Amino acid sequence: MDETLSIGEVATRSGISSSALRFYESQGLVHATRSDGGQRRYERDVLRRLAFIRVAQRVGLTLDEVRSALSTLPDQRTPTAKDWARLSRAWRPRLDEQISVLMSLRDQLSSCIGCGCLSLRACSLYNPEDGAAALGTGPRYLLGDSADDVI
Amino acid sequence: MDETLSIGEVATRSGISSSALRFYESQGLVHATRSDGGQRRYERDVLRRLAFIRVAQRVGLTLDEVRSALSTLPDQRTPTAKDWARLSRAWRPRLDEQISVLMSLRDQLSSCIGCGCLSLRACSLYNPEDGAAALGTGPRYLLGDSADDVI
DNA sequence: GTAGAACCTCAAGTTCACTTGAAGTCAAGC
DNA sequence: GCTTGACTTCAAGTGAACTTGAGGTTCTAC
Repeated sequence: MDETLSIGEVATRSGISSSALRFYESQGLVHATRSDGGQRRYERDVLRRLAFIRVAQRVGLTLDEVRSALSTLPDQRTPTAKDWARLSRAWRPRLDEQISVLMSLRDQLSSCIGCGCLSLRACSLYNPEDGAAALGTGPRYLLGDSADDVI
Repeated sequence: MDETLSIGEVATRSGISSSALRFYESQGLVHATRSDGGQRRYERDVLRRLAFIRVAQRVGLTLDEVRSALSTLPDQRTPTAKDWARLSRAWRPRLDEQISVLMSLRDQLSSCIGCGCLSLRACSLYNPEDGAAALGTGPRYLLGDSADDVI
C-alpha cells in the first residue's frame, strides 16, 4: 500500500481523463513524480487541485487563468483549506457579473419580444455594458462588440 | 440609388466583418444576390437577420442551432416582427436555465468558501443537475460531468 | 515467465467561429 | 484611361482544451 496514485486511479476518482491529466501536466497545472519505470505517480492532494480546476472552469476561467491562480499557492507546503478559500473567493464577482449580464439580456429580450425588433437603439440588446474588446482570431464564445444603427 | 447594400456597407452597419459575412453565407445563414461583376448585393432585411444571429450567439446558440432556427422562417415572404418574436421567445427558457445554473454555483461556492472544501459530496459543486453528456472531442466550454468521491 | 492491461511519448486531429493571405477582379472618381 | 479602394475565391491558420493514434514500455497477476 503506497501513498501515491496512478494516472488511471486519479482519472477514475476525479472524473478527468488520463489524456487530460497528461495535458494538464504539460501545461503546468498539476505535477506528478515518476515510478522507477517512468509512470506517473500522484500525491493525494492532486485531487483537490483538480477539483479546483474543474470548478474554476465552470466559473469560466481559462486554463491560463487557472494557472495564474494556482501559482499564488504556497510552494513549500500542501495548500490548506484557507488557501483554497482565498482563491475561490475571487470568483464571486465574476459569477455575479455573468449572472447580471444574462439577466439583463433576458429582461431586454422580454421587452423586445413584444415588438420583434431585436435590432435597434431602442432595444439595445446589442450594446452590452461589458466592453469586452477585440478577442483576436478564433471563435468568439461571447460577443461583446457594439453595433449601432442596424436597420 | 439602388436598394441593395454592398458587403462593406453591411459590415459597417451590422458591426460584423466582411469575412464573417462571407463565412455566414458559406454556412447558409444569410443570402446575397450578385452584381453583374459578381460582387455581393444584400437586401436590406439581411440586417435584421444578422441582428438575430448576433443576439442568438449572446444567448449561447451555436451557428448550427441558429441555422435550424432560421430555417423555420417563411421562405416566400420577408419575415415579420411576429416571426422574429416567435424565434426569440424560444431563448427564454435557455437563458433561465443558464442563470439558475450560475446562481446555484454561486450559492454553493459561498457555502464552500467557509470550509475551503471545493471537492466533496457535501459540497456538490461537482454535480450540476444538467447532465450534459459526452461532448465528443474538442474543447469543453462548459463541463457538466459528474465526478463523485474526489478526495 | 508470460499475458494482458495499463502505462509511456509525440505528433496530429477535432470543434467552433471565424481570420488571414495570396493572387486576382470590379467599381468609382478624377 | 487609370488609379485606388473595395471586392472576389480559395486554402490555410488561429486558439482553446483537449482527444486520438501509432508504436513502444511497464506493471500485475497468474
